[in-house]
Amino acid sequence: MFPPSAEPALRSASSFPSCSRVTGSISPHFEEPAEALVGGLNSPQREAVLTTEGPVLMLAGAGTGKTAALTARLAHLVRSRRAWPSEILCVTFTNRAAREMRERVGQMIGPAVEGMPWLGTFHSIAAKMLRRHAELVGLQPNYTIIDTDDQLRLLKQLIQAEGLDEKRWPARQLAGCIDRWKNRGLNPADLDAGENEAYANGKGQKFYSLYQDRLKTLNACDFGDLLLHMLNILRQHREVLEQYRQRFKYVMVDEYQDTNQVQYLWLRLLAQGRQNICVVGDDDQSIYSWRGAEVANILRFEKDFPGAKVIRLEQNYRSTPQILAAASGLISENSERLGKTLWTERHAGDPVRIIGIWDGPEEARRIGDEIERLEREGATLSQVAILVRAQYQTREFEDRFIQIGLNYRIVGGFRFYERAEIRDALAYLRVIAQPADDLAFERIYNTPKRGLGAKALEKLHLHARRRGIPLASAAIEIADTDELPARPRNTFVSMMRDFARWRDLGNTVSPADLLRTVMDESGYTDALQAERTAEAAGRLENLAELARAMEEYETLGDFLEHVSLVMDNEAADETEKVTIMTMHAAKGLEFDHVFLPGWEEGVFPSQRAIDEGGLASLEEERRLAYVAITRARRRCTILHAANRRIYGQWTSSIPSRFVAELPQEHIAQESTMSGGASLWRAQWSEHADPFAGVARAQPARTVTRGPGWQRAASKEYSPAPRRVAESTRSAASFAAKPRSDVSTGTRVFHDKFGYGVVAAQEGNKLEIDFEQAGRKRVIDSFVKLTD
DNA sequence: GGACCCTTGATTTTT
DNA sequence: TCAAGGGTCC
Repeated sequence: MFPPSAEPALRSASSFPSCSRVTGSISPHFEEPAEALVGGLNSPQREAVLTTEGPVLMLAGAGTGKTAALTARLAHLVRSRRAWPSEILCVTFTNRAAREMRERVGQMIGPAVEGMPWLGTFHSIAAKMLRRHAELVGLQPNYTIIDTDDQLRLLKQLIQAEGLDEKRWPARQLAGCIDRWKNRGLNPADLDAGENEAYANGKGQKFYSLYQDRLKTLNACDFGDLLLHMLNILRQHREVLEQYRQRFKYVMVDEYQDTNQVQYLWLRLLAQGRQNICVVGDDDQSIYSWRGAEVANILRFEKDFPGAKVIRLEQNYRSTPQILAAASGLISENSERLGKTLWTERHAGDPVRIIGIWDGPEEARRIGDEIERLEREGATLSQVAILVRAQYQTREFEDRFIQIGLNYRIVGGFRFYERAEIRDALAYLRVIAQPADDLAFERIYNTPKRGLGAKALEKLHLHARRRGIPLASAAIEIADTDELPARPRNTFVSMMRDFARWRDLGNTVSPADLLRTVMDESGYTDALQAERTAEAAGRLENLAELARAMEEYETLGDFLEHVSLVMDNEAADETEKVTIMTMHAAKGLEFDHVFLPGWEEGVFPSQRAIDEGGLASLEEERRLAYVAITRARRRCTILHAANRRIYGQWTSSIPSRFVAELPQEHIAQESTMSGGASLWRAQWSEHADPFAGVARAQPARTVTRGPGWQRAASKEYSPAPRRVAESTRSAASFAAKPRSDVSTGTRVFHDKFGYGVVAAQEGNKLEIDFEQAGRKRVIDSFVKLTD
């Protein structure tokens, strides 16, 4: 099953001394490399590195150098020749973490790291395994991995086909159920009556199983399937399980507190043979239970692997004692903790500041001022972050920072590979690579416009179903029938001729060139060019970027897998910028200066957490607060506003309970407001909201929800293309011809900065005096003429 | 196929 | 508030 490799046979793990003896009686052969690796580590870290045999639970608090320990351990296993790089399974949750680990291990063991096929995210590793055993679950090795967008479309079709009211039983809900089931390792047959009730009065199981069948005919699987299919295979095919157990001499898992049930079961199967499993995690940083993560996994590790060695990393290298104490005090309010006591050798810094201000806009002004002050004091903007609870909070800062011309970058929201044009391009490639991919076919059969409408598609579907073939094949066949009028028939003929040609072309040219050809010949590029809008220009640029990104892939299959699983594309960017992102996204990062706005009841903790989910939800919010505070190295500033506009309605709010839970001796409170709440309200009704006393059609609610992810998904908030969505003092530069239709004095409109007059033109860059945002340099393709 | 209006519903989102 | 998605009408 495994490709023949040049690896010499190694001594099996059992021939090594047991772990208790390894550290004590290390042979000179092992000692030398080990010393070099653990030189800079403290003693628990060393212990974690050197305890190679048997189960190890590393409880690593925030900023305690767990990545350093983990990478050193990996390097040590390889250097001491306990295992070949290809015999170590090392799992992370994010691509970022995997990449970072690969880089750091590479620095220690050199090019050998290239031979680590099993270092990656749960999903990418599972996908790799599944390619080898696809047939065991009824798939072909070139199966497609569909994203949530495709998933939703597919579910909608099923719901419609079954004649269910999509309003009453939304596809989203079904998708949520299926995800949850898959996260828990449940197949359709495993659902009990209660679960079955979760969708459409007892139709849960039926739809789950319809969905799985459909995926199989499409030769596709969703994210959840990658792990669930592999779990099924490992459970049902002993010989496969044995292969992997033999292969993986050591198993390491990062962020263990974030594992869900199916990941847990998968790991347990693989690791229970040799028991050489080392997991790292921090129960206090478990903030993804809503995605199926179960803290219980880390809490019961010692039961699952009896005799596990528990190592606590408690020395914090990141934050000042004040910050650490504030965070520790807060998290101590939680029950059910494994318990750690973080300490640091750093000497005291500033206390955590708590600032109470009047309203949202003032919060943004205040933080903007503070950041400008930090800048004057010599701080770099890349070391400043604003961490928010929900995406909608970013807006206030974006508005303000544009006004004052402060460079910022919003992390999160829509990602590169989720943009419409990128998805379209990928859909073309998918149809080329895998003609059975109906979802991709449906996406682009009329994009760009070919005059094919719903009726043509309906007929096509009918034909495909009758003959039991994919849509792409049906499109060829249907041309020979009289089911359709001549025009759509001819369109299908020429379209399928194109696809056949592209498929051939794919054998001779690189994937990147194939994409360029396809985009041109399909008319996609022309359609965008014809739009002549700033947005279309951005889309074209994105497509060019996609082609560039494809250059490093040799086969289309490789690239498509990469795209489905590694959906990030962190464009290198040298300009110094303040980072604005959610607390969730900030996990694992650190900054000198951290601002935490919106610490108000209903915002943070979120209203949802207060209303639903009870204590467990609140404790998760508190862990989130803990994560947020511990991102700060030097200074941490928490803000709360007395008034905030929520759903367009002004609401007065009270400070978050978390503020009161911070230990007094480590914080400094200040308030810019005088007078009590009643005074604020009086002022507010007088100035800010003339309708304050007037009853609204909508009931007065204090529900605090925002247009969060929707906004993130909207065009305005999409970082696409990043370099202009951001306010940037220095001009971005990429080569392009200057525009002839603008010149000095032309009045233009810019999506982000509004109206302005061109002050200077230099190549494709324009210097513009904006009415609101002041003078900026922007790329000419992103301004529109005002007419 | 597209323009327009109305309804709805809106944390967090590693893959 | 405000954007997406669905429905209707041309």
